[in-house]
Amino acid sequence: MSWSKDEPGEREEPRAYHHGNLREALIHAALELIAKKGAAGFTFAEAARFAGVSPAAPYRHFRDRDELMASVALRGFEQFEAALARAWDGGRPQAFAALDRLGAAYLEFARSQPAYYSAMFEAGVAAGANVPLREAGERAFAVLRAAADAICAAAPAASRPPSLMVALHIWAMAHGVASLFGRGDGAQRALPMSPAELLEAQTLVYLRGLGVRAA
Amino acid sequence: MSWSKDEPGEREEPRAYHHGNLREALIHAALELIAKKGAAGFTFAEAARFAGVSPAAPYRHFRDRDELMASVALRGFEQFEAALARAWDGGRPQAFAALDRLGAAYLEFARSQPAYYSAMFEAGVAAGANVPLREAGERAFAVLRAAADAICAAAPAASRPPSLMVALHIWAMAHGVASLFGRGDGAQRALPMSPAELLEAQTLVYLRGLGVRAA
DNA sequence: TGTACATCAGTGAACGCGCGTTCACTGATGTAC
DNA sequence: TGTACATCAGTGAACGCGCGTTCACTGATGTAC
Repeated sequence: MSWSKDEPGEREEPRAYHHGNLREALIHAALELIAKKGAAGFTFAEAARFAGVSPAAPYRHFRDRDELMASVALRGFEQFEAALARAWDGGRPQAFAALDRLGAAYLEFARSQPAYYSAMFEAGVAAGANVPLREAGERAFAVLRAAADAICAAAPAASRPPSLMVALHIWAMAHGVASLFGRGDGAQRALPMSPAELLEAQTLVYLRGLGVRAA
Repeated sequence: MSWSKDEPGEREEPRAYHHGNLREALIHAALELIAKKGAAGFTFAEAARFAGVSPAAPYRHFRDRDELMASVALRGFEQFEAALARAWDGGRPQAFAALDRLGAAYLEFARSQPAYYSAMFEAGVAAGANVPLREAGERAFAVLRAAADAICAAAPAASRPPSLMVALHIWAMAHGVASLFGRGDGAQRALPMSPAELLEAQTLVYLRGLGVRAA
C-alpha cells in the first residue's frame, strides 16, 4: 500500500499504532474520509477515531487539521510526480506517444485518487507558505516541463514556442479535462466521449497548431 | 448590486429584511462568507448572523446549507451565462476576436467572482439531482457551444471537427487556466505571463491546429 | 371603508452533539553505566 | 547482562464553543366580506 511506503519492513497489518506509524495511519485515515465525504467534511477528531486512537493523539504528529491536510497534499504530489514520470518515461520511445501516456496518466490519477487530487488542488492548502509542499508541486510540474521541452525540440528553430508556455498549456488542458469531467467522485458531467479521448484529441489539435505534428 | 437584481424597486439599503428579501440577503451573505473563508468554511448559522437575523430564520427559505449553496451556484451560473453571452455577442463582428473576448470573460469571472466560481465548480453541489441548477449550467455551456459552432463553420467541410468536442475543449482550456492560475483568492501560482495571455496563446495554437486560422 | 381573521416571516430560547484543545497520566521503548 | 532513569507516544477525562435544528410564539401583511 502506497501510504505506508516509508515503513520499509512493514508487513504485518495489525501491528499496533504505538510504534511510530500513527502519522501514516492518520494520513491514510484522512484520505479515506476525504474520498468518502469530500475535502470539507473531514475532521481531526474523525481521523483519530478512524485510526482507532484517542482524539488527543494526532496532536503528537500534526499541529492541526491544516497541517494534516498539507501532509496529504504533499504525499499526493509525490505520488503524482511518480505516476507522471512513469508514464512519460523520458519520452521513450517517441515523444508524442509518451505525451499521450502522460495525459492519460494525469487523468487516471485524478480519477483513481480523488482524495489526493482534492487535497492537492482544491482544499485551499496555501502552497506558498509551505516550502516542502511547493517544492513537491514543482517536481511534479517538472515532468510536464520535460515533456514540453521534448515537444518544442521537434519544432523548427525559427518558430519554436517557449517550452514553459507549452508546459503550462499541457497542464491547463489536463487539469481542465480532469476537473470538469474526470473526477472519480461522481461530480462528473455527461459526455459523448471518455475524458481520455477528449484530452487526447485536444492534445493532438494543439500539437498540430504548434506545427510539430502533421495535420 | 447584482445579487438584488430580482428586487426591481429596491433602492433604500436599510429596508428591513422582514419584507421578503431575506432569501436574497442570505445568498448575499453566503457569497461574502465563501469569498472570505472558502466554500468549506461557511455555516448556515453564520449566514443568518451576517444577515442580521435569528438562526432559525433561514429555515423559512432553505431546507439546509446545501440548498442555500445550490442557490448560490444557480445564481452564479446565471451571472456566468450573462457575462459569457455579453462577451461573445453572437460572434460579432468576427468569430475569432469574439472567441478571445469569450475566453477573457471566462477568466475575468473566475477572478472577480471566486465565491460564485467555488459554488459552481468546487463546492460539490450535486448538479445531477438539481434540475434548475443543471439547466442553468447547460445554458452557460450553450454559449461556448455557439462559439464552437461558429469556429467549426470556418473549417473546410472535409475536415470539420465535431463542434461539441470543440466546445468541450474550449471549456477545458478556460477552466484549466482559470482554476490553476486565475483565481482571485490568492490560491494562484507564479507565472511568467498573465492568465489571459496564457489562455489567448493557447486558444490561438488550438485554432491553428483545427486549421481554421493561418499559422 | 372598516372589521375579523388567516397567513406568514422572523423571534428567541432551548436542546443535544461533535469538534478542537488541554491536561495530568501511564506504560512501553531507548539509553547510560 | 542488568538495573535506573529519561524519553516519548498515546490515554481518557474534561472543557467551552458553535452548529444544526425544534418549538411555541408574535406581530406585521394580506384577504374576505
